[in-house]
Amino acid sequence: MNKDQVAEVLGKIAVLLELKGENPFKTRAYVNAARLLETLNEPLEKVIAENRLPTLKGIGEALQQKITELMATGKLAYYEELKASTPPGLVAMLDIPGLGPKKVKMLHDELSISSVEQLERACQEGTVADLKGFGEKTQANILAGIARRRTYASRHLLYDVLPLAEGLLDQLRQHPEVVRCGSAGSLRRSREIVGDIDLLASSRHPREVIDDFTALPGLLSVIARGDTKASVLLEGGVQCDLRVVSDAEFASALMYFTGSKEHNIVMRQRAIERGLRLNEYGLFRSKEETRDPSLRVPCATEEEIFQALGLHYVPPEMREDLGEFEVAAAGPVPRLIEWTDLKGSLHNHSTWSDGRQTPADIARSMSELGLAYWGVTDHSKASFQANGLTVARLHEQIREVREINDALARDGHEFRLLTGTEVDVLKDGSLDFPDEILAELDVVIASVHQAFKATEAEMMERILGVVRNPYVHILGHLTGRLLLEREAYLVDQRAIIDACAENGTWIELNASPSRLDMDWRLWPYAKSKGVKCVINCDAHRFEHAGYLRLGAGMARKAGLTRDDVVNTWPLEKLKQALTQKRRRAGKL
DNA sequence: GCCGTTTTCGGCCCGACTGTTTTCAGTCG
Repeated sequence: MNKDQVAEVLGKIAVLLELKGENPFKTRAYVNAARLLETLNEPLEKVIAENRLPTLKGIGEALQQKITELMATGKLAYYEELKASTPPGLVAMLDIPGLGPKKVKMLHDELSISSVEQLERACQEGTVADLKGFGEKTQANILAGIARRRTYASRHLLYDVLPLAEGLLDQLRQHPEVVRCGSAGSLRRSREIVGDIDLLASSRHPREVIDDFTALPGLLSVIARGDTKASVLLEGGVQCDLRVVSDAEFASALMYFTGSKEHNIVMRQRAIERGLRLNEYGLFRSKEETRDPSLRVPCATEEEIFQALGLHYVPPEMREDLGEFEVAAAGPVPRLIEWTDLKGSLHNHSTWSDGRQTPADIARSMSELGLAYWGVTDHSKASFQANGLTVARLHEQIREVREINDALARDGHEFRLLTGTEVDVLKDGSLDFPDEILAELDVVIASVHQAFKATEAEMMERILGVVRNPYVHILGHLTGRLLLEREAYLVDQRAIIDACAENGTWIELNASPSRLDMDWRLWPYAKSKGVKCVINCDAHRFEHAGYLRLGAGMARKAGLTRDDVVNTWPLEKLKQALTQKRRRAGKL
């Protein structure tokens, strides 16, 4: 077992303990331990072998024993017993809004319900409403929850909901009673997948804002409406929550609703240590619950709240309790990359393979966007379904791109296309093009597009081979995942990062909305090893240039700065860096 | 289940909302 699998088991134990009605703090200990392992930047085997498990904060004797057993045997008797004593359908029932562990346990104990299907039937028959603590309304809500879950996904790609949020914010900004407004929640943190849209506004008349918000055209339905809060269902089944607070409360409310939950817990802890109390209404000089204005520590912005708690400002993307507190306590957080720092994308397609525009059209539109360069890196012949190029066609394409660049130069344009390929990594680990032609190209990306089902050992052998190839500059979409669609293939990402560090190979942050691969969680490790990032659109049409913004959001989550990302560099510096790898291997 | 210059026991972030109850448990973010 690797550490991610151990973390998964610990997480499942936490859910099962919840269902059993165990002490919630015990449950949290398992959740915390799972999280800790996920974020561990070294092999768990090594930590155990060097007897350093006890030094990890949050891992006590009981968890040490369980983690060690899992690593040694791949199994855990405690977990097996727990699992055997809990019907698997109960876990699925927790997904229904309004149902938590206590209610699920009650349904199981009193009505012998152990699946969503049985629950639906019992609600239709009306037996659930008779249970103590339940009622007609709860029963109806459960049915509605089951129906909604069946019709709509509860998780959405960030890229799909961003325009919805922008549209609503535009409406709010125009409202005469709105002072400030903005997005919060996972959207503001730039999480690759979001459950709903959280919006926040400040106003002296919240009720009016709420009333007008819930009357906006195009809403599928209004789920809930109170004086300061409303939930609505948007097109496509995306839920949007709006909260309206007074302007004095805006900064603390924005911080609170931006989260993450884990980040907020640490912030409140810091407040307590300073004899203060932090909640969505403000920062107060009190240990007791209060909203007394005379006790309020005046904070008009989030910056001031961080400052009051002994921290420098933490950009919202980094608020995941994944190391941001150490950084912000020690000094100012370095200026993170902005999407406007990016000067072009190195991995893109044209009509030569499966893209929609010709290289000439691409050059025109990308230069109009103000970019400095753009890689034309079509598929290689093994990607037959994508009209991959043969060696002969690639030679033709190189000529065409060079002619376009010559014309750009004659007309005094600074923009340039880069010749290149996204060459397939074949099943046996070789590349789909011979080294001779790769050597002619400005930029070479190697990606896996086939034989996804390989074992981890096979996959690692394939990928490590291309990482060492002196002609490969960039490793494309490292895990092949498609968010909400397809799992990553089996790879040890940290081992690949190590190999990239040794060989001077860059790793792509593929900014296509359903890829965002390599994952932002791995980039701090890559950065610590000196591995450079390339934020690529993998564009197949003009509009995909907009993915640069999405990619930059992920890089910000990882704490990357301009200099960590090579396509922020000007063309000459980039070209020098591209030739450096080949020079290093004695190939130039 | 973890943790400790107030603690080896008694804490563990905080508040709103909902629907069920007549003062609150459960759920949610």
